[in-house]
Amino acid sequence: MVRYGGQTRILVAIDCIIFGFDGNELKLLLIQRGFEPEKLKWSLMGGFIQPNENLDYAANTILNKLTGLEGVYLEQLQAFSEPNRDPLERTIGVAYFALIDIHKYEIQISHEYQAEWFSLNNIPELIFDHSLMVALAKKQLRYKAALHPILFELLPGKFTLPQLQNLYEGIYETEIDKRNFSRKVLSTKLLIKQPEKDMVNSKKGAYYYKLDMPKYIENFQAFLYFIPNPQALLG
Amino acid sequence: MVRYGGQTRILVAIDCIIFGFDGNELKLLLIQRGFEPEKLKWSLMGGFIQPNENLDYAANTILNKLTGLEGVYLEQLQAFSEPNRDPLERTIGVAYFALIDIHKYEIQISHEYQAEWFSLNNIPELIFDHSLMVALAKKQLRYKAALHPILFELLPGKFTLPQLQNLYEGIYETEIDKRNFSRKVLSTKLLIKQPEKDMVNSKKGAYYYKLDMPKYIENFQAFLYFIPNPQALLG
DNA sequence: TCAAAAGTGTTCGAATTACACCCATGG
DNA sequence: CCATGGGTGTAATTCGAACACTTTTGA
Repeated sequence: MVRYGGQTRILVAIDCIIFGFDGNELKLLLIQRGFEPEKLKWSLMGGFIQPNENLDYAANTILNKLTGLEGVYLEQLQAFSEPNRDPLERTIGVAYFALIDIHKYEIQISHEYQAEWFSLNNIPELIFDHSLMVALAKKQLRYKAALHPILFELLPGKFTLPQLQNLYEGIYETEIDKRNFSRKVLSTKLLIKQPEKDMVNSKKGAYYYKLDMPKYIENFQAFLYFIPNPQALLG
Repeated sequence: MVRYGGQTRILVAIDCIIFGFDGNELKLLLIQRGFEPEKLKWSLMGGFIQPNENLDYAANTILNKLTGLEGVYLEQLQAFSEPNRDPLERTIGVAYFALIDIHKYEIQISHEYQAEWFSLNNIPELIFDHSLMVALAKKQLRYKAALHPILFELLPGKFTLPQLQNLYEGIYETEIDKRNFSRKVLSTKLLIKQPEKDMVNSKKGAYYYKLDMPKYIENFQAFLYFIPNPQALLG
């Protein structure tokens, strides 16, 4: 096979920043690395790209291996490329961020890996440049979620408006007026009110809503501003 | 040196989508590829990453080699990774998009490469997946420019409001009311009116403006909506 | 009966849009 | 003197922010 002469070939790895929401706060799924270097240190879930995979496919495979989930929201973030980011051998790391319904994970958890959810403001020291990746993913999540309706990916199929608001408030570390919030959210017609209420988190109970899936998919790229003063919150 | 066993090492290339604005329309700088495969076909400017460079550095180097310019606006777009995107050998292509003042280029043009500016709606067939890259870059440029003041990177140090408006109208293929546009732009206080006028493009002449650099840099991440109905224009 | 959270409407100010006329100049 | 493009102001509307009380229920 003819090849490009005189060029260096290097490893390409994928690292997944996996976000989940437990109803109260945003969490990150980390694993204890099972091999050297940095064995047993906390790390993002990752792996090397294989010869016949593209990056998206590889990222999905990696995510599936850890969580058992398929069809997860996954988005390429950025390639990290400092020559010495991996001390063992030059590796380009392509970061992906994923949003999953944390409850689905709890059921299907794989036991191949030592994995654990960490609250976002309590992340342990990570290997290599993974902390940089997490920081960028956080920023990108805020950015994207301020403009597009992606946070539904973090919620179960049925959720209440207070839960949704809680999620937005957590991500932007701000408080939102519930009257304005519910009006804005409902005005998109993206949610379908269910007859049942969630009676667990309050005495009065809060109505469940489901996504109107066709409309949701159609509006995925649309701009939906659910939070007040988005620009002020995106430093 | 200890290494990761059993993994495939692959080539990593950078491809630059270089935008320029000639006062009338948005253009793309392409080169005729000087080596096989696809020799003499039109292509994005690119190159392989070198052992001690990170991607940003490599992209800057590549851009500088073609244009002679430094300090150019450059942003990582995405990694392209279909296994057969380069028929000769597996290569990951990391796309960068650059915004340059086309007039600076005209002076410093390098003659090492057969390079040519193409109007965006008249792009020739490109090698590999470069057309995909261009399409994504166009989309990203629209997206980003709808929210942030990056289009100034395409203009010379002194420019007029009609020129600026022309640029926005070209990128979004829309028409903007000049009264509303100038009010919006000037309300940011980002522009400093110059005493001289551009007498070339009209009889009456249009005042030149310069960027207030400190304010511009400060507001680089800020949200500035210069175009009406941004969401409608970003399909 | 009380505490806790859910649900709902109105008012005000700011921002956005639509729109039309006069000005300066070169030919 | 006229054609061309530059420059400017106002009114109407829409959108977003602020804000308080009633309801339901479990303890």
